[in-house]
Amino acid sequence: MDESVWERLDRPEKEPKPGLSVRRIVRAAIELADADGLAAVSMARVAERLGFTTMSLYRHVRGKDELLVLVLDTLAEPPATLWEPFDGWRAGMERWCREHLAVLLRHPWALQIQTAGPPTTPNQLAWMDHALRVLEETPLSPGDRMSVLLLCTGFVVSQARFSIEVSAESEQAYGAVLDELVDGERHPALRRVVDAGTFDLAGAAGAQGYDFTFGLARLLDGVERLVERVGR
Amino acid sequence: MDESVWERLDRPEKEPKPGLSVRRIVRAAIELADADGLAAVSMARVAERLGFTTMSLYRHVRGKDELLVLVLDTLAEPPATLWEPFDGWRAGMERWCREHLAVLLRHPWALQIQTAGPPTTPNQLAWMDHALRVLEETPLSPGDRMSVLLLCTGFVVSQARFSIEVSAESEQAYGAVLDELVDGERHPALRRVVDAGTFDLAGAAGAQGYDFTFGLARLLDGVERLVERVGR
DNA sequence: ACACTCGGTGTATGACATACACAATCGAGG
DNA sequence: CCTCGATTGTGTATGTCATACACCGAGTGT
Repeated sequence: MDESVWERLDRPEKEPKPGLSVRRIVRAAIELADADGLAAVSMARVAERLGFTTMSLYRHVRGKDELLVLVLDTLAEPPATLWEPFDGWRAGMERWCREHLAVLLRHPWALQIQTAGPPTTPNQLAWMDHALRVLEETPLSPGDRMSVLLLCTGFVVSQARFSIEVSAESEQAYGAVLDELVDGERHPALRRVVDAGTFDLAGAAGAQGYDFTFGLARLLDGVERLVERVGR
Repeated sequence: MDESVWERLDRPEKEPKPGLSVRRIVRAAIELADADGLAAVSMARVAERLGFTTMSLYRHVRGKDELLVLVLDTLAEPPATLWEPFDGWRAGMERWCREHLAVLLRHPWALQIQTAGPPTTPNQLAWMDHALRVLEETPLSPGDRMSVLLLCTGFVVSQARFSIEVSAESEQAYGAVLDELVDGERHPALRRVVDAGTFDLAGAAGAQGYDFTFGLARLLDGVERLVERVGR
């Protein structure tokens, strides 16, 4: 087995040499995606941006799949504020979720990258570890702590995905689309929700994070109920 | 504006004529993906399987993107059991989530299809409507009902995604991978969870749906707390 | 008999990932 | 200092992909 990708990533710590490096390639890919979306990231374009030929990239990265995993991990760098002390598990998890969401929303295209398995990259593990550390403040069993973590990540990712999709709805707002599409005969309950003006304020200031705050409160309430039951 | 895709989908109700149809194309795409994964679905291969040329598909479908949306909607056909009467909102939502999960797990590749916006296809709307109908049993406002729906879909999709990813971990089980990767110095809390044997039973009978059941219980507990508070 | 549309075809183009053979450069051991 | 092998960058080539475009035959309404 040859050297891990992760070691290759961090190798040239100091004294930046000329020429390619894994880190430089990853940076270029990120810049490209930030500018023109994930579809703009092709091996050819990344190489061009760096002033090298397409094939040169393959000396540093096994293939495009690996490059994208590296990109994902690079973006998943936990912010420094995450490590600040927290006041009780609930506040800790709430901050964890919010920080996580912020990271996901900073590069919306990142959620389109297909991952072939569950999280295993260094920074992903760091996020997991931090959440589990917070959850050690609860009396929950290790298995349940893991389940809560899974629940929270899933929630954050789903919210991020949804909010990105909604803002990507190119021409019309989601509310307008639904208003046009939803037939009161076939979908009465949905019709009533649309008619209630639920979507009218979507995108307006304040409404931005409403769903997130709402969902997070419900989620942590549910966990809290369990904590209380187990706790004593 | 010409005819909607959805009308084209349902057109040749009876008396199947020879030649292509949207429905036949969609079926072929699904069969291909079931057999060899989503990557195996190319316009060329779909056409070949039907005994026509690649370009003939474009007479019925605007492009590959549209085809995949049609596939997605076809798979999202709600099961008949969904419409059976339910006993209270909690039982109703629980069934909704479980049915939803079952649908997602039936064609694991479907979650890889990239959607360009929030749900708008007929069958997706039908699922939404059903959940909202169930939630009308609660005293929640339309906006909150929508938020709860969002929370539940997100949960189900995340769980499905995770369980697919875990079982796709080709060589080793997730637990084994983590055991090897997690360093007690850098990730102490995660290390403790791994050491507790949390993942040893993953994949074993019974453990299959544990996370789902656990998460669902927490989620609905959280909603219930809100319902109780608003209710009176 | 005619024009028109619909459904199917064949050919062509440009983007893409990547295999493979080659070349230049550089560091270590003689 | 010389040489050899590894490292790194290059050029060419292949196969796959989505899809634009021009064509064509069969049926249909006038």
